[in-house]
Amino acid sequence: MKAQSVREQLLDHTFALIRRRGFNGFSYRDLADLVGVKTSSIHYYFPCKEDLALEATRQYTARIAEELSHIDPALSPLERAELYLNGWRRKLDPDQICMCGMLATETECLPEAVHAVLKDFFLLHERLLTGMIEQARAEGAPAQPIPAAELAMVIFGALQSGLISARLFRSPERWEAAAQMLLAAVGKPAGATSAAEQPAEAAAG
Amino acid sequence: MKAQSVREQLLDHTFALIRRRGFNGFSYRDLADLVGVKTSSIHYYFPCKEDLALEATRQYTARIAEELSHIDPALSPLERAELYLNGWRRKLDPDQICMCGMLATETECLPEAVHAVLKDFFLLHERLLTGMIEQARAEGAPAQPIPAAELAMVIFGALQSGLISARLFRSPERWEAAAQMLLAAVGKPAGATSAAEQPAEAAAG
DNA sequence: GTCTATAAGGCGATAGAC
DNA sequence: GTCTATCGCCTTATAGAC
Repeated sequence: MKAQSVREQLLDHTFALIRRRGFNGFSYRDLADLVGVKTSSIHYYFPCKEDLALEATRQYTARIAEELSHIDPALSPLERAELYLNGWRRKLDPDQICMCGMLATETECLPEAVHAVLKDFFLLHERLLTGMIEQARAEGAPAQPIPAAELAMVIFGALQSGLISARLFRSPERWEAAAQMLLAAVGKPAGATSAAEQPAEAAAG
Repeated sequence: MKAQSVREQLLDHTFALIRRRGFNGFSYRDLADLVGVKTSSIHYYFPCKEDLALEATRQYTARIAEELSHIDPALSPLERAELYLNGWRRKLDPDQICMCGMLATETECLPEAVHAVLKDFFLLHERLLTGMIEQARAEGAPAQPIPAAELAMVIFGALQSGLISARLFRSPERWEAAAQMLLAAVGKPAGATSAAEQPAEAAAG
């Protein structure tokens, strides 16, 4: 665990503050107190608060994109879906949601430059999900009633909303409904235990 | 169109402000300017801002509950789903989302009393959707891979998220994916035009 | 780079006149 | 009920010393 620069600390705490309270829910003072500097030092790195929002959104998105790039496209759609969901599960927290999900609700208070990155974030997830669902269908998974791209949007939205309602109700299981929906969409048999959780003998056709 | 009391105007503008910018995104001054009174007059009706949040959440939820109560349970699940979705469509707006969807993301900044009403709002929708889906299944709609209550949560979450992404992308069609998902879940045949959109002759078994 | 000091204005909230 | 006036604090942001 290497020492973090002040700039890195500022961004990491900004992630957490936005995920908890939103862009309009924290101040430079909150951030300064967490990092242990004065607010004027924050202005040195991020002259105005919108600069901070933009850089936080860029770095958060880049970080997730990097994680998602490690999901091997050669794996089966079900295996990829399991890995994808594990990434979300690591972020499940009783008082934080997805930073881009939060910022998307604050669209009207954020500049166009941030909107652009948020759209990239949404499309990144939706493209990945669309690919999984299409391949699963091509390989004979049970037919779903709406096109793959639309189902991908529904599932991504349900995962985002799942975090929000899991936090509101203080019950993480609320997020699992969306996860199960994705697994079903990539062909996991109803009630079956997944390949990632159980040895090969369980994976039947 | 009858004259609105100051209190009613305050609440209506609060709905719009929260739907656009969230609870942390507007001030008593914004609200005062919109209604044409001074901020001290707002304090007369709502001594502190949390009082305003609570009353707005209660009234918004009551208003939606009243609308939903007009959906006749004797109608078919598909007809009920169409009516339910029409209620959402009327609210589709290029710069507003659902007020309770917005407030749910601001959970960490709101008091317990507001959380309770938000949970009621979520459960109201989920119960209604669960009922439609269960009945559609009992009447022979194609099997869905996850239980009705879980599918209801997924669809409600996708509808909420759909408003958020429709606003972010400035494309209302993004919300329609979730709507189509619901229609499919209550048995609408793929590609079919609905009973509400077309005369009886089109509704075949 | 980080600090002290400060500006200029916004914030929620209250007291008291009318 | 609505106003004027005001309080005390927080907010983002800047100037300039070290």
